Amino acid sequence: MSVTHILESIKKAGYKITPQRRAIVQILLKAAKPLTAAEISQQLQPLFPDTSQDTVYRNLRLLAELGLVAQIRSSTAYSDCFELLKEHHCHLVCLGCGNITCLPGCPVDGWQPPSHVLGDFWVTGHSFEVHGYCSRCQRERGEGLSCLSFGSGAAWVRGAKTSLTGRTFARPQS
Amino acid sequence: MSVTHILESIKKAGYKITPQRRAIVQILLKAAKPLTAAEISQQLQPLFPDTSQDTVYRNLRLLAELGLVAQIRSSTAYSDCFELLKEHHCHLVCLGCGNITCLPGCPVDGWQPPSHVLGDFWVTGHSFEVHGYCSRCQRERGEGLSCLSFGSGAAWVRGAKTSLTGRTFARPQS
DNA sequence: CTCCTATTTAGGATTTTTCTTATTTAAGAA
DNA sequence: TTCTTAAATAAGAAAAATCCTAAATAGGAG
Repeated sequence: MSVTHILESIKKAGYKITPQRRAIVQILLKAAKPLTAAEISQQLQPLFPDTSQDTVYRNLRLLAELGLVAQIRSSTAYSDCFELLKEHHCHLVCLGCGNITCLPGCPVDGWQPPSHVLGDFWVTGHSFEVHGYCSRCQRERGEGLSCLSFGSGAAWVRGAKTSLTGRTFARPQS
Repeated sequence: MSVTHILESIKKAGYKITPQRRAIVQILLKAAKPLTAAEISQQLQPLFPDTSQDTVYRNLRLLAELGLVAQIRSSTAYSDCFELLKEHHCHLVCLGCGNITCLPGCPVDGWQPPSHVLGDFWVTGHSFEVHGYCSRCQRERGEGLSCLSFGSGAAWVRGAKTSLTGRTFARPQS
């Protein structure tokens, strides 16, 4: 996927190609990992010193609406991340440091909810993110780990530290 | 799951039971759908008029860390939603109005990424959200619908309207 | 090339969420 | 009960994301 290819899609959808827009696409294209809006702004700075934050967000939103970029919202990281959607895949999100890693493929690609609960809802896509702790955060946050598999939601580590107080805590009894 | 049960979990993890905390749990427990922080604040108002916004967010974060509530971040809705995690399930998120519906169960419960990409990463959970348009937004945003299945990310509707300009747009050619 | 118009932009205001600090409070120990 | 201390709170400041308005510009039409 090239810059020209992406800009063509934008143009075909009836949107204009501005220098700022082109630059944002280029930054996303050459990025090796999902970027935050702040990181994109930073890379944009030398080229367009007067770019408003809204321009970055607006363009990212447009690209997301066009299905060209994915927006990854981590529950722990403060900022969202954006990446070009070359092909659909899911992500590993570290609850400790907020770092995001791409996984190859997606186990729920094409899955649809049962029709009796879906009703008239028209499914256009989904997001699937795997949460946990990277090896560094495991070392830094606790020692005697005991995985509590809640299926989803943040889980628990015996002896790990909360992000709230930094205090060491024990796994709650159910 | 009762209020007492939940408060016991919090206490066992070493946290204190405050009137505000108890009230927030009660509000979440009797809610029929995921609530925003603002909605919880609103319901808290008559009981504790001086509650700071941070108290609501802090308690929701704690409950999320304890695996007791799920935080749902819609890419379109401005605010996050929170709900008690009675049992793990996924959600339908409308890209038009941001409305969230709970689905029964989850098709990827227990799924783990292949070990060669997982490495030392310790998986504690995941989030899976299905995106699309509810029947009302389908009516309001466009007529001649043509689903473009990108697998994930926002998809496209011929003749629908962007959330950016309200302008009617055409599906981009790939 | 010039004109026209809807789109895009910059800038600042607003909303949502988080952070910081000093004060208050829950809950165990004496 | 009173004491002690870590945790929780309120209040205001800060950061992240969005909204609003007027001015600038892309890109098609003439």
